[in-house]
Amino acid sequence: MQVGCMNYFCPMSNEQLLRSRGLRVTNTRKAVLQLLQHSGKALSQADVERSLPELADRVTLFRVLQAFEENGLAHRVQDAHGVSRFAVCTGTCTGGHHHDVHAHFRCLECGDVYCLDPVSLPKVSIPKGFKLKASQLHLEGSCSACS
Amino acid sequence: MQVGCMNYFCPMSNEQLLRSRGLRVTNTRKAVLQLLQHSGKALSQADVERSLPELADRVTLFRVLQAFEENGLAHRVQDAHGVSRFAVCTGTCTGGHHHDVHAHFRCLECGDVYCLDPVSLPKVSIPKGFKLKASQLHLEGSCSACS
DNA sequence: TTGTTAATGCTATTGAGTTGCAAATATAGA
DNA sequence: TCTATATTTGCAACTCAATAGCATTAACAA
Repeated sequence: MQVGCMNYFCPMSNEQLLRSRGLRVTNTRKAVLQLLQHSGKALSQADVERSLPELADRVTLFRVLQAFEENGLAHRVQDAHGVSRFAVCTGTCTGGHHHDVHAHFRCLECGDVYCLDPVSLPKVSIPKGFKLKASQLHLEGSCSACS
Repeated sequence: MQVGCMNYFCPMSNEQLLRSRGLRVTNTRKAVLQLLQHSGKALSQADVERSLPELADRVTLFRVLQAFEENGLAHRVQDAHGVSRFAVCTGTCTGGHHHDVHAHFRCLECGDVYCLDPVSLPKVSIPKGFKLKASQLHLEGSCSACS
């Protein structure tokens, strides 16, 4: 299965993108994918419901977002309250950088979550017997709108 | 108000510790504080309920943990599912290190969360107008028991 | 066009987090 | 030690995110 390209220099239609991940093309998926691509920040399921009312049942949106995550179309990040938010990768998030830490900024005022540029971290010592698989860096504060 | 010392080299009874933060001494608070001190990892409210059944109502435990956080007796960290877990500071977490990032390890198998030694992070560029207040580094993988 | 498989909508459930209020209790002061 | 008061607790109720089961509908490969 071919892995779709999601950055600005390699345009691929959302339909192609969905198919490239083995997902069937439906109105709900196309709409949610487009919304995520243009939102500029990570969206919760409730955000999607608010932005696209009447689009689909709550459970369907839940499963669409879940499918996006499982198939690499979006990544999941928790906001300050532990609620899942979803964001597609953008042009700043390509290639080898995926192996670095994908940093996120959480606004403690409005709760919004923004993807930041990947950063490289110094090695962190972990206890014996522990196996490291991934790292997440969360920066917290206030976004430009709330500052 | 005096700030209580929580490391191994400056013993202070849990009663003194509670009073030093302006909290009244109750059986529930003493028991939960002791549990957190000896658990070696961050505990969720459900963990506390399981470890100390019949101790108190779940709302009371919720408020006890909330009071601990608000009064600096414990810090809150989310597990991989966004559920709050609480941990007291240990001997490795003293003085100036509090200004560094307090790293946590999340086991993706059993869900347990462990406090790691503080680490210093490189500067991360954040968007214009954003104000940074705190940072959290989450390492994910499997703990020694699950590896 | 059609059969198969995947996706959706609906119903219902779980669990964390939370509030309001009355009863119980820790603590300061008499 | 006793008492007054402010804090803490228990109970009931509620919100919301997350999620499972199942029947129906829709996508798409042949």
